[in-house]
Amino acid sequence: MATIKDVAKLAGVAVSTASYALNNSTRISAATKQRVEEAARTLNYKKNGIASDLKRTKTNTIALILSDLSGPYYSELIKGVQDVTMANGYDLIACSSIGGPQSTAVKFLREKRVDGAIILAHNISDQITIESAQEDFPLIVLDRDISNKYVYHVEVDNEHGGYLATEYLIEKGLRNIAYIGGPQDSNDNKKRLKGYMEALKNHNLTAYSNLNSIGNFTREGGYKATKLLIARGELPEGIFYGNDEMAIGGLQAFRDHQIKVPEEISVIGFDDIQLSEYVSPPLTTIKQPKYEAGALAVDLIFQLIEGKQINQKYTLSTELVVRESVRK
Amino acid sequence: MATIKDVAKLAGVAVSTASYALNNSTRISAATKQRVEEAARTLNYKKNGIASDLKRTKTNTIALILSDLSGPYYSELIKGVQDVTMANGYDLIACSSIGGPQSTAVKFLREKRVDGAIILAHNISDQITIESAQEDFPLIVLDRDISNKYVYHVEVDNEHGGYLATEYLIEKGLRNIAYIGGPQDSNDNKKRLKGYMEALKNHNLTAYSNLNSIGNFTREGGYKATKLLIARGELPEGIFYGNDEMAIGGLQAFRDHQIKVPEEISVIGFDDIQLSEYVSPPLTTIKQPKYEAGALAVDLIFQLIEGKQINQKYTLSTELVVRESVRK
DNA sequence: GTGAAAGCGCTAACAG
DNA sequence: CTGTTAGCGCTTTCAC
Repeated sequence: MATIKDVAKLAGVAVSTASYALNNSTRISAATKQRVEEAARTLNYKKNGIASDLKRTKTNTIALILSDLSGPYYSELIKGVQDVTMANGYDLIACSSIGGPQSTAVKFLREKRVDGAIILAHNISDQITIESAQEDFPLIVLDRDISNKYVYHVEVDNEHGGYLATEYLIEKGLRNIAYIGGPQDSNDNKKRLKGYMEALKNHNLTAYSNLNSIGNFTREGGYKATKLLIARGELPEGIFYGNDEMAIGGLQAFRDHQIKVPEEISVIGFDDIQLSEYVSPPLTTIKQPKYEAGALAVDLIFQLIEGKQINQKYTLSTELVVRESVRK
Repeated sequence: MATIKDVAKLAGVAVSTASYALNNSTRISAATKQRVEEAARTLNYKKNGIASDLKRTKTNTIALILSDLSGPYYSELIKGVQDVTMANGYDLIACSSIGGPQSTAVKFLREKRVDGAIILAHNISDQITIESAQEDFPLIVLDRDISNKYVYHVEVDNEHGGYLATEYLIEKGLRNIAYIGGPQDSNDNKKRLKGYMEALKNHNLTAYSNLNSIGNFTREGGYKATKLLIARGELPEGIFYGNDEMAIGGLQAFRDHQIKVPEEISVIGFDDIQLSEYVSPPLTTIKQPKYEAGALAVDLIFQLIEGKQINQKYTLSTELVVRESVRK
């Protein structure tokens, strides 16, 4: 592997000159620049980015921490992150937090290999997040509340979204409404549940039964939870699933049992993932402003890098998307 | 930012001792280790991974180069990559090649920031790939043929897949079969087209018309190409779309024109993406062994890292998945 | 316009 | 078991 030293030697210049030439400094004469470039080419020289980063104590890259690179996740959100990162001339890498403390994500968080990070991974513990946060290491979390001086927070108004979903079902005349929730430790889940409870309360209704944390936010979980509900023998009139994945699993369970949606039971989800438009019946759901959330998150990172003062927390609003899975 | 020097000083030991202690070397006494860890904690010390990598001239991470982090891409393939990478104790990062030569992907490829890379991004040019390939920098490409000593190749048998798709339509009694293709420069597209031509030839049929490179592998492209076909006024009996995304766009176009699939026209795709199962009608398609391809690609990287000799090219086979979009 | 040299933070060979 | 030290490859200050 040729280094800059080799290039300098071959070109007959000092290392510093070679460095300047390769980095397009104006102080180098055209002739020298050419000689250096020529030498680099013949040696097939590749700059060692790591050495460069070390020297400059800056990587020019942002990490996006995802719980699983193979998805499913919010592609719109990533697009937002990607667009704004690029617009600022920074690099973006995505890494997964599978494997917990041994994961790539934690390594990148802990070892200052990037200039900032956005966390969208429920399986990164609050503790690790807080430990990693530093004055010069901007950290934005998207899926939880953390109170720490150096951790900033962009959230979607999950509580209001949960309220909207539930209220829509109530508006349609449904009275007996269940909530099938995600993981107990999920902040999103808690907020959505809270919105649900609030809406019921405002309409003098009571919660259907305790399925708050049974669905695990997965399609499989939604399927099983719904099966359980069906097995109990007393279906509610409507179900608010904590996310679309679970709702889609639920739809599958109803299909298995020839229970018609929305004729016999109404279903509403949360997220508005891409699939929701394509399932049968198309899923009525609560849409999150995902692109905006991603874009805002990176934008905040850059503001922090520039030393600006920003709020600790930003909240974006949700919106009802009416399709076919709720009785009209 | 505290460095290992600060930790050593506070703990009253030499830097090397601190380093050994922090890296769990057995040669350090328990007492010392504890003192060092204590010091690290109070100083909130974070190892600088970049310095460490530089010293060790090894990053312990593999890059997966994608054309766009926000997808759509093959989640199964990524899972394969992810699983095998983790199993080998390596880290995995994903980066996008959006932005061409300025992209993060190219930077990582060029600047030896990772120990190896898997390329699944049509917008990375062959030239860049070849330039980046080195004896000590394993590079696996998944979506193209490149002949270079240091570039290895895992491919799916696209040609045979194209053949299978076309033959299935022929088997069902269809004679007039169109191919709606992806980008002209896509190797996958070329191969699928070739399989299509081959099947037609073997059955003494002729190609329908020239739509080979009109669809761009996007849903939008498939939609537009299909609209064009409909506008021409003489529909074929069956269409083989170069990928599922385009086929789904096509389905949409037929729906817009109240043309029934598969009663009036048969549609077959390629890839077997997740959505294909959920569209209406569910899409008959050619399934790629995506997980295996991803897993194999990383496995090859590790073999190369270990200095083993491997083949230049590996080909995996495809399979027909029968659903509802082809007349039976 | 070019060169010498310091040093980013860490690891690991070597000496003790 | 612990310390001294060289150096990974690069950028950048300072001197010429």
